[in-house]
Amino acid sequence: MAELNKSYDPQQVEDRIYRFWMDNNYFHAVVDPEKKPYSIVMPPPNITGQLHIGHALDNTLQDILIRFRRMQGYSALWLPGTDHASIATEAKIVEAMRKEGLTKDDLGREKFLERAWAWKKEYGDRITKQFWKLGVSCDWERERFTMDEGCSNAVKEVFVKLYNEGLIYRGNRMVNWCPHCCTSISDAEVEYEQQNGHFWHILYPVKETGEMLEIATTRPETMLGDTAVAINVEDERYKHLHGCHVILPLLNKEIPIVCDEHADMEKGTGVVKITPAHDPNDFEVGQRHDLPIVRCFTYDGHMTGADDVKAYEELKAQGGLAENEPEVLDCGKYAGMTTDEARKAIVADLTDLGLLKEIEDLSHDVGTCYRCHTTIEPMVSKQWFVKMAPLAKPAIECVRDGRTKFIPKRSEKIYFNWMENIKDWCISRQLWWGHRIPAYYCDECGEMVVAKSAPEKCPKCGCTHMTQDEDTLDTWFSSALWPFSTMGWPEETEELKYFYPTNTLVTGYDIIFFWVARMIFSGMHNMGDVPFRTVFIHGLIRDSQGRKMSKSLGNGVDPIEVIERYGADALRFFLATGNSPGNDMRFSEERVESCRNFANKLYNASRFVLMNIEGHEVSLELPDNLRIEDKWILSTLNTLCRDVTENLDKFELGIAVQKLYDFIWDCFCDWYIELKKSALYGDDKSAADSARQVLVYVLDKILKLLHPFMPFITEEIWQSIPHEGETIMLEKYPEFTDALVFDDEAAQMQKIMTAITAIRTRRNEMNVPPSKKAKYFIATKDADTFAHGAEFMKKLASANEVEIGEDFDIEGAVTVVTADAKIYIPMNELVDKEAELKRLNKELEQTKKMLKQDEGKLNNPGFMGKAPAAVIEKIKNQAQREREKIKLIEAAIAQLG
RNA sequence: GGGAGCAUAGCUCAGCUGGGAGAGCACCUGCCUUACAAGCAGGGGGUCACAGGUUCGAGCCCUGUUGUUCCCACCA
Repeated sequence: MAELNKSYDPQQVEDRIYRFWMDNNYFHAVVDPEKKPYSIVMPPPNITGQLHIGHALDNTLQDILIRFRRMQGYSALWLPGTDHASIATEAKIVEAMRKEGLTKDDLGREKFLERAWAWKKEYGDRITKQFWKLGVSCDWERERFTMDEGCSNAVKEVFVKLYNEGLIYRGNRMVNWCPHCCTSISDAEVEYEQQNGHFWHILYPVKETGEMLEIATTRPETMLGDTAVAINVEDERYKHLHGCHVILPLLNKEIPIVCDEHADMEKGTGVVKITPAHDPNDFEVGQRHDLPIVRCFTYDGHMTGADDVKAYEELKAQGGLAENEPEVLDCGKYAGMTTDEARKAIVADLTDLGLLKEIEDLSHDVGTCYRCHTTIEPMVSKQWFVKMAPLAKPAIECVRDGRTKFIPKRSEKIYFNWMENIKDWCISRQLWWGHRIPAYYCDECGEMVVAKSAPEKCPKCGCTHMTQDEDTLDTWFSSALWPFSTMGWPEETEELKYFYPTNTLVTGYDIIFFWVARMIFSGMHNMGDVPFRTVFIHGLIRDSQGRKMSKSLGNGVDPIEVIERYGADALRFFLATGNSPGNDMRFSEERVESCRNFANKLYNASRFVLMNIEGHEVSLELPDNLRIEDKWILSTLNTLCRDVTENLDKFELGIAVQKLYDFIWDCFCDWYIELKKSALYGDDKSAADSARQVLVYVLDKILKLLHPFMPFITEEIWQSIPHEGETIMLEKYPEFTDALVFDDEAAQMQKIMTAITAIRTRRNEMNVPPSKKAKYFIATKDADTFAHGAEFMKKLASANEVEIGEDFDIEGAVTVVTADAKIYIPMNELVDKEAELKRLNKELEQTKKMLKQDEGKLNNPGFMGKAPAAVIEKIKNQAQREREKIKLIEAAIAQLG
């Protein structure tokens, strides 16, 4: 610890301390049957990113928990790693390639993957290094990557298992298609945004009657794919049209009018166009009525044309059409246009034909891709799905019955809401960066084999050319396995037996569906047990104005910069404080600064202790000759140990932090250190020795209690004070002990402190500077207590002499009254008798008012009959002290007047 | 359309199972007291959104109202 600096400089400390921990391998957790396990798997950050403030929060919370448990003696495993983030990473790489004028097809799959791995090496390492700055104590020896060999093996194992169980299937279904990323995405990956759009009211002529049916749509370009219009069977307006047809404008194609419940009589005109290939509802309607599925969009967001039809015909000729395979339309003059261009052209053409009745403005929710925010195009396409209903059931039960608990409990509702309404999960992606689907197709006969490794020959025709499925898996498929794939599953490893289920998962409410839910059903299905006992949910960090941090607003806060300016401890302390589970918080530089100031306060208090023990042998044990103030601080500290542990057990980190802050700043620094100065500087050698021992004892405990929150500064200071172990992070977390309960002395000390505060307040009110000393006369029945108090009053309340007696009669004194003492401060020149009387009377009134309230309760049979005994006792004591105080004030008034 | 959160000091927020409203910052007053001016000692400031209810007792529990934020949902 630097002896000279008056203020703490985290820059000189943090990296050095982190290296010390790493060099000594303190973060490594082992399977130790002698210890109880405690485990957390880190939510793996994407390799695309940098550390952002949300990571800082998430990982600070985890580090606090893991350091706490480690110090409590658990074998505490915090398993770190990174996520390949298939779609996000691929998008970044494609973007980088675009700047070089390259496309994926230019490169080919193999070369592309080489680039991706290089990216992983560079950016994965970068984010890991950034984590170090935060002081996270994870077991880096066990660091994993979602695409490393072990995790990939687990992915294949699960895929094959689910397939064999009939829980994974392949087929043509409606999926969310991102025309920019050119891949399907899952429902969870669609984000809805409010957009201004239009309702186009189009007229479809009825073939049989010649009348016009008015149909409203927000997406006129899909009309080329219409294969029916629907009406409700109950709808009186259209009963005469049952069994009729309309002529689809522009294409002049005859399509049927069908009756379907999907057509809502209350909405619009009650007639709906049906486009099975490009609308999820229409797909359902199409299934019910066996309608053709006609695709008119390409997978990259254009209108289909002759080439697309040709490709379809070829596939058809090869017999490659699967169930629900959409037909492809040649859009003629619209072919090759983007869907936006086609919309404009179609609207223009309909207007020319007089078939556009009306354009209505509306604002509606439009699905967009959560990665690139391109408007999602619903498309029928051949994909792989996980059948969710059988998996969801046990996943719901295990949370219902409490095997996994959410903190705060209300976040379970988010989970249930999603899990209970879950639909099948589309897991295939038309991307290259990711786990390639372990399905192989025979080049000859098309036979499909799902297996962990490529079969040597086709089991059906014996052909040796088997081609693996081109698609990769949703990135969340592999992260769903994270709690056990990282511990070696499917092997039955020691780690799995010991550390699974993990104890706590720490994450934000925004990824409950993406990840938490999927880990739970994966854990239940593959391990037969929950992946974690507790899910500790935190909120988002917003900017100082309460806005979500985003790249487009440029209002993100870089935690590395904050660390450079204020230190990691200050940032961590800020993140842990003033924040309750599941609630969002705002970033506030002022508050980080106040946390920095707290670190500085601790540093200076420690510097004071160090300066005073220099050249002295200080035992780590408590001395025999404890004085009242020692017993008070020890007793208060003892309670603190109990409270902080309880709060941490209950995940009340913010409350724990507040208590530590208050104790360290108020009790230890502002009172105890000040109280001990006279002993330290006095002539009594044994008193000074004793003071040094207690100071070191209390400081040592403070550092340990605070260590999970502020690991760097506590280690730095702890290494400087007398100690035995190697590192504070492996010291025992302080515990409550009966040996340090000193209720009587604590109460006595409280009386003295109350008196000192009262005196200070009076002096301040009268503008008496601290340098002006005076003799105090203390009239009290508790002479014993105030005999101890005398020296403190000299030190802390500007007394030069103190006399204690039963009562005094002093002319022209300022009178300060507490429940236990009447204190006279003779300051003739300052005393205004009238003002004194007025003030005393005011205080008398207030005290009487409080007493009246208390007596009201004590005389209330309802209260006396129903309130708990402890509360009654407390009110009784309070009333008694108020009576004492009233007596003293009345006596003082009598003496004055 | 369904659901959830939030509303407490000028600002940002704590307040655990109901038992005399707290912190940080800001503000006012006085202090360079030999650990710390990133500090010390004091002070002012709140109908705990509104209206009912339960209770001996409500910031906390229940009902409703208003404002606000968010999540989910196929709204043509």
